[in-house]
Amino acid sequence: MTVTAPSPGVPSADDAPWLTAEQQQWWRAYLTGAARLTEALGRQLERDAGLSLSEYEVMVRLSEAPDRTLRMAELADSLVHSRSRLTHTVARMERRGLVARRACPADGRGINATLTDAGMAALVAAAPGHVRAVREHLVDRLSDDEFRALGRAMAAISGPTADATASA
Amino acid sequence: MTVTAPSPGVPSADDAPWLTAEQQQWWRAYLTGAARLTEALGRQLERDAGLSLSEYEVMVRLSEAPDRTLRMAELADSLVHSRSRLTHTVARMERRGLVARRACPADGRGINATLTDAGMAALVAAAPGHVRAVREHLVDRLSDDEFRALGRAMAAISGPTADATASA
DNA sequence: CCCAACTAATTGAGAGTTGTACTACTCTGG
DNA sequence: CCAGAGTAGTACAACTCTCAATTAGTTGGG
Repeated sequence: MTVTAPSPGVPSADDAPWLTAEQQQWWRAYLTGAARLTEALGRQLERDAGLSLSEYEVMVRLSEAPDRTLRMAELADSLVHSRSRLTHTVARMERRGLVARRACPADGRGINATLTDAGMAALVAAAPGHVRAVREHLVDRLSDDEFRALGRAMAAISGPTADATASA
Repeated sequence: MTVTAPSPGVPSADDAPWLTAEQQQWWRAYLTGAARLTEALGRQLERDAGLSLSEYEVMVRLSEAPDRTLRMAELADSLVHSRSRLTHTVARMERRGLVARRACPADGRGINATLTDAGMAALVAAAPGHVRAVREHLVDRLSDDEFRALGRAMAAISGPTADATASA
């Protein structure tokens, strides 16, 4: 979403010059590509497995954790989701029996979310279709080098959160 | 969102083998990076300009169109949004005076959305901050080559929609 | 021991998004 | 010129996400 130069002729701020024509082109390619990819993967998962992307991601993270269990806060951070959002998502999933919540023994305030056997089964069932979609829409469309470059660039972006409001 | 191998030891489907360890790493970098970027840009726009990313994008597209006007369907397609979603977004924006809708003279079924002067002013006001954020979170974190590679890869992804259900 | 300050997670209300069904209009062929 | 097929946009309802307020638990100083 979003582009940059609102229209030809509009002056830019001194500390925020418009992107160059090339840069704009890449940026827009990113926006469109990301939108389509999310669209396509979400649709596939929803259709074939009845899961949203968020739910799938929750399950993957839990499946990789020791005891298939993580603290809610850890899970939220690793997914880049708000606490509130995760609470709602997990609550929905718990109603469907995909995950279970239990008080954390170490810290009375904490809650552990665990992937149930049913949840694990659902994940195992959903994964092949999802992988197929990731290949179809992403991996197979790129050379190894391109894919590597994409990964590297995106890793650079997710680096230090740097939530400084401005240049402060 | 989403990763790929649900857990070590789970067998993959013949036609959808798990990604290699490296591929998984890139894919995950993509997911996290994309989530953070969207997060950061959306927050900045909301805070500084009172606009959502979707709204900003609508305004950019309109600002670039002849007469600052586009058919609803064209707009929806170019944004990769559902018709329904666009209708709601534009309705909200119309209430705030950012856009106007008018019957399309050429085709009685169609509706033209036009960016109003107020909308244009809002876009011009919002753009510098947005560009600054795009630079801070994306452009400045990448070398020119990296950014170019990112753009190229994403362009390849957004190519032919190829909405074939499988390999069909 | 108790209170204040802090952290973890949840809750509820409100806004946004989506799918489905429906209306209005256009176009083609009889 | 009218019927039927097709297209564009909207309305409603169900669901998801965000923000602000709330509950529960921990920690450290007096």
